[in-house]
Amino acid sequence: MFIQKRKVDSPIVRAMVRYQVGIQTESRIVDAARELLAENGLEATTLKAICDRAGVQAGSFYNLFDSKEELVIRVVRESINAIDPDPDGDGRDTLDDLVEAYIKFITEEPEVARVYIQVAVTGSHNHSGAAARFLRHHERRVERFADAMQRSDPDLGTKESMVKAEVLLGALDGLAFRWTLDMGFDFVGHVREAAARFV
Amino acid sequence: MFIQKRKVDSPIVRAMVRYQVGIQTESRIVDAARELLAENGLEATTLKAICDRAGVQAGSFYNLFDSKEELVIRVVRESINAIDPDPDGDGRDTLDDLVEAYIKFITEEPEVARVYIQVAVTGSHNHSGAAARFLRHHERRVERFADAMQRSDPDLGTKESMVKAEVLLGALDGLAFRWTLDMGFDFVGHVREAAARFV
DNA sequence: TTGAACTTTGAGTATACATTCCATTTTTGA
DNA sequence: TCAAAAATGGAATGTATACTCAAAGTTCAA
Repeated sequence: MFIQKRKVDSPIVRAMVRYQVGIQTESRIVDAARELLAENGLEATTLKAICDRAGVQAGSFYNLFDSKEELVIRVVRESINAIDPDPDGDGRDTLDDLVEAYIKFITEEPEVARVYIQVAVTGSHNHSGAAARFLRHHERRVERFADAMQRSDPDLGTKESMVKAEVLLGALDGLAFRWTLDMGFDFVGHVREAAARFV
Repeated sequence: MFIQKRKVDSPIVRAMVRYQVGIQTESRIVDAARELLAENGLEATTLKAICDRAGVQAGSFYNLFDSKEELVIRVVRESINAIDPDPDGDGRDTLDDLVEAYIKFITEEPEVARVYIQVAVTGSHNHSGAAARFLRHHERRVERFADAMQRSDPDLGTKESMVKAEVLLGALDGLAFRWTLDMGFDFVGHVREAAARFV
């Protein structure tokens, strides 16, 4: 028997021995990407821009990440998860909590929301699996919404609650998209109006 | 007084003297773009692909269009308008007609719908005005929906009907986006469920 | 202290793309 | 038939991008 230190040299399987300095570099890169995406959107967040802000050269980036897209997806997912009202899924969040969290995400990080849409829509052709990942996230969210609905109305069937949740989330997504088209749109007011139809 | 034959040589103001052959070339290019967008989406619809299919060279393209984006926007708008249940706006379409037309557009031209989202979302940064154009189109559609709602329920105020229409259209857009993420999703069923909440 | 594994550098590669240019050809009305 | 205007071919341009690689530097456990 022997201890295998390194199997392949793909970054994905790394993590046999991580040096501190590499871990720090990784988080500087992630931070840089998060900032740039929030400030200027996807177009402006080039590899060069990310590396410049992180104070790193392209080679270092590719020592730590497989691709730029991998990083972007990671940042978007982290942003989405960061505003979850009940990260542990204890089943104590109300529909209202969930809707407010959604509003918070969209209004506080509109650029990230836009990036989310861009990556999801372009990614489906891109066989990159980005769409699949976002889909899984969406499905978890639908379950959360459906559970909250059932908790407040125990007579509601599982199936019906799922359908209701899909429609409500559809409305929220659509209104968010609407808002990205025209920031003058009263996003919050319309979201509350939509939510009111599902209590 | 004199007859002005040509003001500027921008393609936009052309059309003082159009040769037949140029008109034909133009529509071959538009057809090629429409087909390619429907078949393979935006990514695959390069200028070269368009010109190849139209049997034309790049120079001819730019003799007729200012940019590739102009053409893409034109094709998308034409596709959207093509399925309008009441193009003249006679005010005779019911909410149901409008919803069915929406379903038809999304299910029959899913790639074009995806392109619509892509152009709208990326275009807002792009100062290209694509977002503004789509916004105007969206607003007209909201009015249509609101009018139909008022027709079937005369007690409904104008303001309320507009809000309801925005929310319903938001739901339709969101569900369409959801469907592009996963074509196994029961888009039509959920749209009908959404519409049922607004009768 | 040593040295193998890890990290960084930064110039270099690959390449895909929209757009321009202009000489040549075709159309059109007079 | 003629000349002006429009259309065409297609090579060339310019630019922006993600990504690679070999060599040099750094870390850290033994």
